[in-house]
Amino acid sequence: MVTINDIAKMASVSRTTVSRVLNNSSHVSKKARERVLEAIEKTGYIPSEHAKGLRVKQTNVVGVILPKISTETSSRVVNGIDEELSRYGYQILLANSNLELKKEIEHLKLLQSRRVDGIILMATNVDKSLQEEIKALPIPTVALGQEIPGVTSVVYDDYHAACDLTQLFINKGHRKIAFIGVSEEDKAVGYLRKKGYLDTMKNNNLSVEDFWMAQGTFNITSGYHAMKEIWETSSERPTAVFAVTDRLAIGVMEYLQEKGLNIPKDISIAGIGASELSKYVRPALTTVDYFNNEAGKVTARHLLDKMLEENESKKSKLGYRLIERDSL
Amino acid sequence: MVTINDIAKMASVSRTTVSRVLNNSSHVSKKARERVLEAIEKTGYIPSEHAKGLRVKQTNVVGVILPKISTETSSRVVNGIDEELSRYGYQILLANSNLELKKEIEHLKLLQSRRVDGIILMATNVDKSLQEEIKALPIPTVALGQEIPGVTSVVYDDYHAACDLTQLFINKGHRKIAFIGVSEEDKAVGYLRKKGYLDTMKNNNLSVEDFWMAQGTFNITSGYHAMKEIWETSSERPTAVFAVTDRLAIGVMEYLQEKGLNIPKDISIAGIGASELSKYVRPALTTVDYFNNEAGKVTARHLLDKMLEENESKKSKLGYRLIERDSL
DNA sequence: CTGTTAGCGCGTTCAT
DNA sequence: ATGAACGCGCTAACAG
Repeated sequence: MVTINDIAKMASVSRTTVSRVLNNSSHVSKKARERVLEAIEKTGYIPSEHAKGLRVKQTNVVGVILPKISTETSSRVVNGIDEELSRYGYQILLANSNLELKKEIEHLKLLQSRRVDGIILMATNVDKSLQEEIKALPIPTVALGQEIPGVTSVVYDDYHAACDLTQLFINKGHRKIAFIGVSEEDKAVGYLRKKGYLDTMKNNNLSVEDFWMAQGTFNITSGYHAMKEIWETSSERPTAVFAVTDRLAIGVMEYLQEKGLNIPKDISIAGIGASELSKYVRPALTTVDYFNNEAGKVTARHLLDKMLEENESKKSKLGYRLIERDSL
Repeated sequence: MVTINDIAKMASVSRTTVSRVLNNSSHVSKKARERVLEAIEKTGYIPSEHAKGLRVKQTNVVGVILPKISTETSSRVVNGIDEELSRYGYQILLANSNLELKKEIEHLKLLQSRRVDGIILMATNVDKSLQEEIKALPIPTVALGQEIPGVTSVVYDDYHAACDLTQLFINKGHRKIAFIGVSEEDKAVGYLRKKGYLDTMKNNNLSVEDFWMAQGTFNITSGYHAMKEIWETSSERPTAVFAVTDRLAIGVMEYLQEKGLNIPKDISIAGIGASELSKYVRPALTTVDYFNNEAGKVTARHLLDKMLEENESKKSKLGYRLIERDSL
């Protein structure tokens, strides 16, 4: 691979001069510049960002840690991040944590060894050890989706979104509202959305029965089974079900339709996420849009801020939008 | 940031010794090793892959160029790539070409400047200039999705998939089959799938009318409009429509259902891609599964081969599976 | 305007 | 078993 030295020799100048035309810093004589450019042209020389980074202590790479690489949310977010970051010449180094805390920490180290200029972490569980790890990190880091104490984080407004959705059901006249959540270890999706539901029920003096509550994971079949459980064990059946995820909600619909129920006549359903599926499933699913793409952009911007001026850790909460559709 | 020199000083040994315990090469006295380890522990020192790479000429990073980062296909593929590559300690540097040839070439250079060990290119249009660019590349590269002459490429079997789908329609008794494609500049999706359709029609002595053919892009609304065009201009209306993409097909369904038609009673539909949508749309869409995740794995494996032993450019064609569902 | 010198952080002979 | 010396490719400080 051709290096700056080769170019220097070919153009019979010093490396320094080559470097100067490369970064067009200071002035280089027209003739020298031309000879250098010619040599570069001829050899197809491309400077090593690697060596440069070693010298200037900056890589123009930011690491992005995802819980799952092939989900709609992830790809939307990454898209937004890239849109913003690429404008400033940064590239993205991907890291897939596969929902494993161990891997999250591992990747944090890996990215550090690569001396990335910044890190964006889409966290799932906010473990204490992870928290410590990040705070000790000498690299600007911002978390997306989960609030991590002491760390710049941008979060969705899970609590209020859940409140609104629950209230929407109530306004439509529903009183018996089932809830399908996920593990509360997931502060955002598991805990906050559930709290929004519970609080809103309480504020409206509605009782919440145990057999209306179920827990699933992040996929469709788990929604199916959760609904089945509720349906089979409820002494009093719900007239509406709030699933914390579109995919869960779609699993719910599957089960109910299999049972011959009519949605929304017999029972209403809502999810969260504004997945593409939610729009084309029949009946179309009521959900809330988190603007993931925009969230990615905002997060990237926060990171850029942090990388430029080492300021305090900020917190920001994103907006959302209820999308009322036929499922209710 | 703490460096190998700091550790050396703290442990009162030379850098060389530190390097030795890091890569546990040759023998280091127990005491020395302990002192080094202790210093590392205390400082949280993490070696710079950067500096190391400069020395050993290997970065353990591969670049992945995508046409569009937030599509189902892309994310499945990237997932597969990551699954395979991460097992060998490689990380992924993402590059988004946004379907622009110019950016594709630009990213090729960018990745080169980062001295990635390999490149995976999900190409869309196989331009001559791109072809030259890749062949001149001093970095092992493999293309996915498009056959690029002289370059290791793994492709989907677009031609036969299209044939099978068309034949399926014919076997069901259809004679008037419409076709919605994309620009033929896209060899795989545009040209080959169309050829499969045309050839199969011909082999069955079926005529293809101009007004049964339309062209769209890669989104749902474009399918809607293409179908509208066909529907409004056809002097003789088709009883089936083959869209080269699930998203196009879903747009088709939208239009037809809006017109009050019953699918599949009045008209049958099929797409390609096995998108999640295809499964949950009503009626469920007949499509073909390209096993994108597996494709990513295979591509990664090819790249690994190429990176280890500089062998010739290979070609391989992937399998596929017809998924017959209610839309026909 | 240009070259010399001196590292950036690390691995690798080659001695000892 | 250990260290000195050198170089990977590049930029920056300093002279001239």
